[in-house]
Amino acid sequence: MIGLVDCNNFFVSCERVFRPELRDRPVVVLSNNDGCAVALSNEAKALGLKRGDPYFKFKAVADMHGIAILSGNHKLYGDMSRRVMNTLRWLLPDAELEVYSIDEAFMHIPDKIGDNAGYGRYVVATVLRNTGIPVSIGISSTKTLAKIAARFAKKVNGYRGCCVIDDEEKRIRALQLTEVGDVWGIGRRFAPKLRTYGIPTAYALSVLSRQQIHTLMNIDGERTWRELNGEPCISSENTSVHKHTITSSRSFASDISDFEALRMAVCNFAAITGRKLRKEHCFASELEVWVCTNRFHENDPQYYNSASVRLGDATDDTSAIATAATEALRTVFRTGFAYKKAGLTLTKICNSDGVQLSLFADVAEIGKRHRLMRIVDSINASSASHDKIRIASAGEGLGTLTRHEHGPKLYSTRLADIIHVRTDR
DNA sequence: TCTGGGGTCCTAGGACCC
DNA sequence: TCTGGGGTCCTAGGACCC
Repeated sequence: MIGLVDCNNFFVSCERVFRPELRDRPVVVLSNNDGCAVALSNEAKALGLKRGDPYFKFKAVADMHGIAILSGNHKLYGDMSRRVMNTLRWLLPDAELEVYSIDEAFMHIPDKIGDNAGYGRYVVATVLRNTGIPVSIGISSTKTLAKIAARFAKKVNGYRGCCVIDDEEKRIRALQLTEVGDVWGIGRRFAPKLRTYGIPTAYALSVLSRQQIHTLMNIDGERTWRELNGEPCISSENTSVHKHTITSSRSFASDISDFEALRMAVCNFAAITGRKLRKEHCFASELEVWVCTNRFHENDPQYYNSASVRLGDATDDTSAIATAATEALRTVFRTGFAYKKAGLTLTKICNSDGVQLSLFADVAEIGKRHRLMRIVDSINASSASHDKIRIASAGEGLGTLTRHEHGPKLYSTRLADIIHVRTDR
């Protein structure tokens, strides 16, 4: 059987571990630049707020109901995620744990466990005790069905955090109660189309013939259909394979029209993507830089453009990335536009041990730069913002360009932010 | 005034080959 | 006037996920 462990309202739950006064209160965590709601507590959802809502549109409602508003604190969330995953590994040492996202993991539960529901509740209780994070678990024969089970585990209190779909009757009932758009793999584009074809539920989808599935959907759709019918066909992704792209991008607090300011942003993206690349022990041989104006300001002149640049030799050197990115930026930059967003994507990524250098590459210099980057990384690893040592072209960092008014604290990774326990009463 | 960021996979169509 | 058949590879765009 496959168990899907899903952290409840994950970012909000992370904050609540260190700020107990936020429990039982509506809480919203905002995206970068304090733009949108990305995580909501159940209390905030009950007030009608949804993931993706722009903050400026619900600010009045938030003030009226005393909703706690927090800027994202992703270093904390990453650390809490690691704690949850370690607990799951400890619970099931023999089985492979498939970490699917920051707040989700698939567990392959051995047959010898027997009582799946009892085991699931034990997992829920242990993760809560070890980390303070509430989780739900869905257990079934395929990943797609486990996802559906996990939704019920989260929504229906009677399940006490664990729902098991392990016979035909339960499977059919669960599919009948699940809207087609809530099925893993059926997105916002496809769900309306299926509904117009008279397929409103997961069950209606599951009873179509293979022929009908082929007419309506592509190969992904067929896989979803087979999984709903109990045939496992979403294999574990091979986590040893490195990333194919690495991106860093930002929206800016206010529009940027000046080349030098954009260049500073792009050089910060270079530093961020370079750091991620080195963490993966990879090199990149191409990058793309893109810029765009504010698409919501329909009356302003709109502009979007991107440019790719080959990096001479595959590299993981922040300076080389920044130089190439600046060159790319020069080709896309046009004066007279107010830029709202920009980004940098590294592509053509390969493992560092598989790098093919050009014939006349200066190997000694490359080795020197590599060691320098290692040292920079090790120093920056100890600083909260990762940028104690910067390339000069990155200026003062991205902090001056983006907005975070509901400031984060690094309760678990910065000494100064460790919470104080009062002993005077 | 204010609207996020980072990924993966699939497919259609073009370029190119013999 | 007539204008093949069968491949591969690459890329942009779309759909999906968190």
